Amino acid sequence: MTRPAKPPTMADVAKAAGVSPMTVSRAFKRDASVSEPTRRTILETAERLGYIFDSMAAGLSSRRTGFVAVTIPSINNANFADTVRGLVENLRGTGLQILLGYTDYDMHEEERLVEQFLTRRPEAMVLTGGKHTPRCRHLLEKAGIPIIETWDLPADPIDQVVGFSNADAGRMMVRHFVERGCSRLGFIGGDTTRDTRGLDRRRGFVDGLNEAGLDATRLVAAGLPPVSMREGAQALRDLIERWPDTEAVMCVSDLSAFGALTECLRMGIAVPDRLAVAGFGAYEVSELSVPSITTIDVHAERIGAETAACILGRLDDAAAPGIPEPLVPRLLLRQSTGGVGN
Amino acid sequence: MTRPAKPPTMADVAKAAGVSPMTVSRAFKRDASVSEPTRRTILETAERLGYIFDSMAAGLSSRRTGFVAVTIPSINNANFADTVRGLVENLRGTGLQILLGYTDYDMHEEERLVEQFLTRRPEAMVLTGGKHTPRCRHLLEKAGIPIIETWDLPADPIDQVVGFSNADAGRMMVRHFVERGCSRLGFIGGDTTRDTRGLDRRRGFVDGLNEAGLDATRLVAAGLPPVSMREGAQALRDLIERWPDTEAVMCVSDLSAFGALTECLRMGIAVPDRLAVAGFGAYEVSELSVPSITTIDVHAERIGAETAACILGRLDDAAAPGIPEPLVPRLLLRQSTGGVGN
DNA sequence: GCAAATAACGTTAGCGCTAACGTTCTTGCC
DNA sequence: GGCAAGAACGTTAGCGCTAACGTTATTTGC
Repeated sequence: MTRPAKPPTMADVAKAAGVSPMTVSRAFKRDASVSEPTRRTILETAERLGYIFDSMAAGLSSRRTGFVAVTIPSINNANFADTVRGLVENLRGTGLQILLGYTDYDMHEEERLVEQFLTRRPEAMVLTGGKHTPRCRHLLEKAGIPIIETWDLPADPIDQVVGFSNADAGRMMVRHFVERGCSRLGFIGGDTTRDTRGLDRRRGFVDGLNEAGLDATRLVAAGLPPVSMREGAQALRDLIERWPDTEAVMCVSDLSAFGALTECLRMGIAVPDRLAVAGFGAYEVSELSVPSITTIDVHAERIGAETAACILGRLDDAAAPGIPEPLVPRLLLRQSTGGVGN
Repeated sequence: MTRPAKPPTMADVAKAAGVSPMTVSRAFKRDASVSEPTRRTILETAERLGYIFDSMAAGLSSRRTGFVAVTIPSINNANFADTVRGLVENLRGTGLQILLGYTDYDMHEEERLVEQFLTRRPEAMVLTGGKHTPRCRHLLEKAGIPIIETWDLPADPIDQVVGFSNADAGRMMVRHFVERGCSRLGFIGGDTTRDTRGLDRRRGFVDGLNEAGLDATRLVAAGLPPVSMREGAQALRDLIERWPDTEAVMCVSDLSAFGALTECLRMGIAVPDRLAVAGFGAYEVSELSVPSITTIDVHAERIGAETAACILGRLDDAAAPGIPEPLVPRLLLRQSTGGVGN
């Protein structure tokens, strides 16, 4: 498999095609001024020699690497995956390529990742969340490239933001429960300091309870993020054991909500009649589940699409960063909290 | 945000620290021979100046980019995500970094992606599946780097393989259904030519039926891959409408199996008594679902881990590729086909 | 006590590509 | 016919780093 003969370079192609290396370089670009016959000859020669363009050398010379670095908390999360998909789909054809890494919901791991990514000289950087270590923030601020924070509305953004208010999402769910006539409300997940967005949702939930003058102590820790279905089930047992008269519970994500829901089925707890269950994130499982699960749609894929638009706008002309409108989370009313239909 | 002053280079650090650039270069490596005090001085100077190492230039010079290119069919699939996680986790600390791209289950998109990746001069390449376009195969063969095909057992591998037999998985499920006393079996998914692994599972399923002398025509198309829960539900309706007396059905993945199962609940079809339902992939939803879903565990994360081991072995010494043992899919017996317990 | 080994640096020459200018030749226009 | 404008190339000089040698001082073995 390993070929001892070293692979051909642009100079080899140039020689074989009878032109200068610069002409070969131009032939591989879009708009460069090369006559059509010459371009064809060059591309054919390149293919014949098995020449493969070297983006690394090109990047070093032109100072344009074509990389967009992206950090997400977990690779195994359909929500973030949707955002990445929206990003990639809208970057296709621009020559920009994603450099993806995950932080495991750890700010220090994020810092490590950001530092590693910066050595690749990306042209833009996309982060999930608006909380970072001081050093990480410092690195990003002086990187001299567009920085886009997503999935959050940081009070003091580094550069641009494409996100929504996680706290509002929590508050929104309290309102929904109260309108439904529930007053003893619980929350599952978001206990550690790792998942700051989950914490924000819980904070919004607690704020909503306090504003409504309700008990705001029924909070159950559900394990390290990402909270799994299994941990959601366990947390529901804990919740019911401690506060058996709880009427409604919001879970930090649809996955834990589904776990909690199935535990209700196993324990013989009627949903939503005895206990209403809601999630977050509009995962597909919440729609198909029986009963279907009330959740909050945060337009994950649109976050990616708008982020792509931001990046392209910034790279074309170094214009002032237009600040996109915050996205508004939308409540999807389903059976698990008394919604009708599917 | 954009800083006009151009960022410091290794030469700047060298000057500020009173050493030669080469010494700075060595100070940033592990085992290079630099005295401890000098190294400390250099690293401190670098930090003070805000110097960021340039991996691109380093790669150009040393011909080691530190990239491992990986293609997966879909980013939004917990199975492949597990494999990637296993890979990343076992590559951590080696200085190797993943270059991830997805093919959308399309061989031509894979070819495009592979070609794009090769311009980044990766040190190894990991592919999902063993079917490629001729040109793609040609590119890979002469790339001169370790190529690892996963999630499959191709008859004519390009280089190394870390995978399992999808056909065996299908056959295994037929055997399980037959042992349970079912003889009218259906299969949902895997209709198009895109998902070749899904097709292999269906082929194994059909072969198993033929070997057992059973009807092998109850095959339902379920839409383009990746087959969603929703499509699984729709496919189950189609199946029941066409062959109402079907006793058991295998779905191409747990997601479609869950969709099918929930449709059974909605239609009042008793599972497993009137219809047994099984999936593939050991997604978490299959374990938590009520009833829980029989599935096949293919050790997705281990595929990633063993792939990482392969790569590291090949990069350390260019030894002959040791061929790893094929992984053996494992049947997880659950309630949806008559298994007891959870 | 002296050749040989070792540690800790410095020097030189690229890696493969492109930015920024040159150069040549054609074309159009009054 | 003369000249400006453009098309289609070629030349030169790096981009920021490291491999592969030098060089110098210090240590080691017998």
